[in-house]
Amino acid sequence: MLDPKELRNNREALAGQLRRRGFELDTARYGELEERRRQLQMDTQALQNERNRQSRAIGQAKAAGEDIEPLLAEVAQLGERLGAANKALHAIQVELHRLQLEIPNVPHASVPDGADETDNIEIRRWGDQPTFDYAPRDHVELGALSREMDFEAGAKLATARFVVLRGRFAQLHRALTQLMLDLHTQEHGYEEVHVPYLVNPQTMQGTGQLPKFEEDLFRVAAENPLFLIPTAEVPVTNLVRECIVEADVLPLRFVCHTPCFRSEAGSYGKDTRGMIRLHQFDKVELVQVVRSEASYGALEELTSHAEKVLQLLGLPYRVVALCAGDMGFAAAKTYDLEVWLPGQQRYREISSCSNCEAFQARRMQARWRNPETGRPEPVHTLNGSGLAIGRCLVAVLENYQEADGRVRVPAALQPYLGGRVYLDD
RNA sequence: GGAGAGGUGGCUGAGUGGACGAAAGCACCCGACUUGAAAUCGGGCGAGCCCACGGGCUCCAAGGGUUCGAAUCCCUUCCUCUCCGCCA
Repeated sequence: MLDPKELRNNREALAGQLRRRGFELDTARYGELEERRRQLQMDTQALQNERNRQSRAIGQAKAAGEDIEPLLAEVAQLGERLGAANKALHAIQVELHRLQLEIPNVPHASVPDGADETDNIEIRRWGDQPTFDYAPRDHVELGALSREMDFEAGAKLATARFVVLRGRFAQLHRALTQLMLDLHTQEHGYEEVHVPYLVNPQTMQGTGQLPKFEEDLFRVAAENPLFLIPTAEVPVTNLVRECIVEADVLPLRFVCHTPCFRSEAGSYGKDTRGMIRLHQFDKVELVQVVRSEASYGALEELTSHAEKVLQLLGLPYRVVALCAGDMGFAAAKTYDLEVWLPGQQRYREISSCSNCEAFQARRMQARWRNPETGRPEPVHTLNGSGLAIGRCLVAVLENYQEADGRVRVPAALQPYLGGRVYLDD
């Protein structure tokens, strides 16, 4: 949610910034609604004030033992007018709020122009792409050699876009998770949290998945609906929902391993092969809650924390600044980390690190008390994958494969796999 | 799943129809006392919104209802706690 004050006083400027990401704000309609709301609110409050005064007078008269009847007659028709005014005000407030909830965040000034991923800007590269004297296999082929990556079993148990990992592959998956959690908790100062994988609609609204993107989510249970989380960002960021935190607890840094569930509506035919795009995947997520002036420093820091995982694993990657048109709904600025996949001969997203500024905080009413003013101010929230486990497993397999189909274990991972040098040792 | 008790400000907790946005205590902030601190004393101290800057409105889990008037009465939902049952 954007700042309602800005939306009131600075609408055209906001509309211009939102156009950068391809969102057209209907400023005329918004202005009209806002003006109607303002007028209705003033009218309603005047009526309420009148009602309160008369009710107080009745109370006093009664206490003094006076006759109340004439006062009651006076106030009689007020109730009806007030009821109608309240109803109209409430209706327009709901409409305005719904409108506000569907406006995406404004891109930061440093975000490059552009409409889609082709306009993203590469910021830096790390690592050397491995060379092979044969056509490198992709992870599906590598998995097929051992039958330990089983898409048919996934489809049998659930549907397409699910996988079953067994044996060494399941262990590799666990080792990657463990490595990341250890790194972020021991080296980067994050507190590990364990959270619900099902959340209520309010939580989904807090981070921006609802009301606009329900079709991307899996919904569970008919009455009192719950949704499977598409990312740990949702429950973890919402930890500060409806909180006013003291300045000295900031910054909050959380790391959280969860499965993520995505309906992948609208991605038919995309990445149908392999583990790149599944309905369920695991991820280690980083979340920071900071004071506003610290958030862009925190974005660089958080991104470097995610990069560190790839560096430890020796996986070549590049950092990309998303253009305005390619960013997610809640983000003001996003860096994607893209890992090199020899099987595809291209870089693929493995992490997305975003500063949401106060956008989510306003939806969540997450504030901190600024000691300088004594007033509550919205916090800034950031999140980033540190990293997506499934895609990381794919990257390890493809980058560390050898001609005979065996896969070496990156040095940093060996302690987590019993010291094995090859995955199948 | 059955029975009962509850949800009030950052926390504890009083309030069961009329001046209550809400006693008291804790915490916190300012001041006095003190070399400093503690203790003590005095004062302050929720959030959001509207405004003719005088004020006004809303919020006591959420949503409805009764009433001139609701934290207080009624209904629904959610949540917490205790006991029983069940279960990992």
